[in-house]
Amino acid sequence: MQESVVFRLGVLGATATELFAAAVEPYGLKPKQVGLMIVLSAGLAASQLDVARVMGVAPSLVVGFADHLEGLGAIRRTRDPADRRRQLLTLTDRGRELLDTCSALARSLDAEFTDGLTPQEHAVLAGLMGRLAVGRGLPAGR
Amino acid sequence: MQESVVFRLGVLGATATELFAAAVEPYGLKPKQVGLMIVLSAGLAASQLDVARVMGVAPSLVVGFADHLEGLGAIRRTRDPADRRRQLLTLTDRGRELLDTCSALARSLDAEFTDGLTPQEHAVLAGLMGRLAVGRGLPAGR
DNA sequence: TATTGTTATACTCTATAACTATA
DNA sequence: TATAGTTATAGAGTATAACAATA
Repeated sequence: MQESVVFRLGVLGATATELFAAAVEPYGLKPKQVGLMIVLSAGLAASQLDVARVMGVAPSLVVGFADHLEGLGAIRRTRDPADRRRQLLTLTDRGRELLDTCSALARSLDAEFTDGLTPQEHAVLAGLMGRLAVGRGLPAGR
Repeated sequence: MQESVVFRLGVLGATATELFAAAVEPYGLKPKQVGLMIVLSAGLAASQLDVARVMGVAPSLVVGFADHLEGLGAIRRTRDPADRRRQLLTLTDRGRELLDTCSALARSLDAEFTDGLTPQEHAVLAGLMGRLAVGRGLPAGR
């Protein structure tokens, strides 16, 4: 039972998110807010509603994330001139900078987390998880 | 960034827990309650405080889990005769039965989750995640 | 009328602190 | 006094429903 992939993903995932949250907290960020920046950076969504759909969260939740990221200067909100109901979110230079910092933190956490694995094993693990993510239609989100 | 093991574990883990929660819900169980049964089954803890330590949750949270599992007839609470403050939790026959059912559900979810992987890849993934869990001192929990 | 974003509200999960009973 | 369990309370995080602006 403990050997179940699904069960272990749940336990390890909770630990991983905890570590990641602690790492980005000094930058005023929560994991899901980083997820939003990733979605923008990858060009997976433009409007807030699109972001909500891609991340699999309620649209009302995106409002708060966008408010916060805007406050950090990480994103800009602009009304879509073609449809003035839509708020188009774009990453600012500061946002890209923050995202780079988060990437570096993630790399560092990865090294710590996969401490007992060889570089080859680490690569295999990353590859297999990437395929699971694709299979689930999961681009990012947390 | 999306390729980070820690980040992907977070995203995949949340999805996995969601699936597992939906699978055990018809049996009146939440993932953490299953985790408690696993801890007992594996002999990792006896008293409620031990369970809380092993699972990494607050002792007050275990009270509710134990109440619920007792209500389902899955565990028994007995006062430790040597120290009457301690509640010793033990799995009943019904508890073992429920845990077996959860194991079957997990196996089925695993098959679905690792659909795109060969049996060999599935085994490699399970092995690597097992080593990550050991490295983190994670026996169970969810 | 329908849709986007927002606000108000409520629900779930969890932790901290106060309490009890035993030690 | 200290510890195991319990209860009361509070804080995250999230969703649903009502609302405003625009289509």
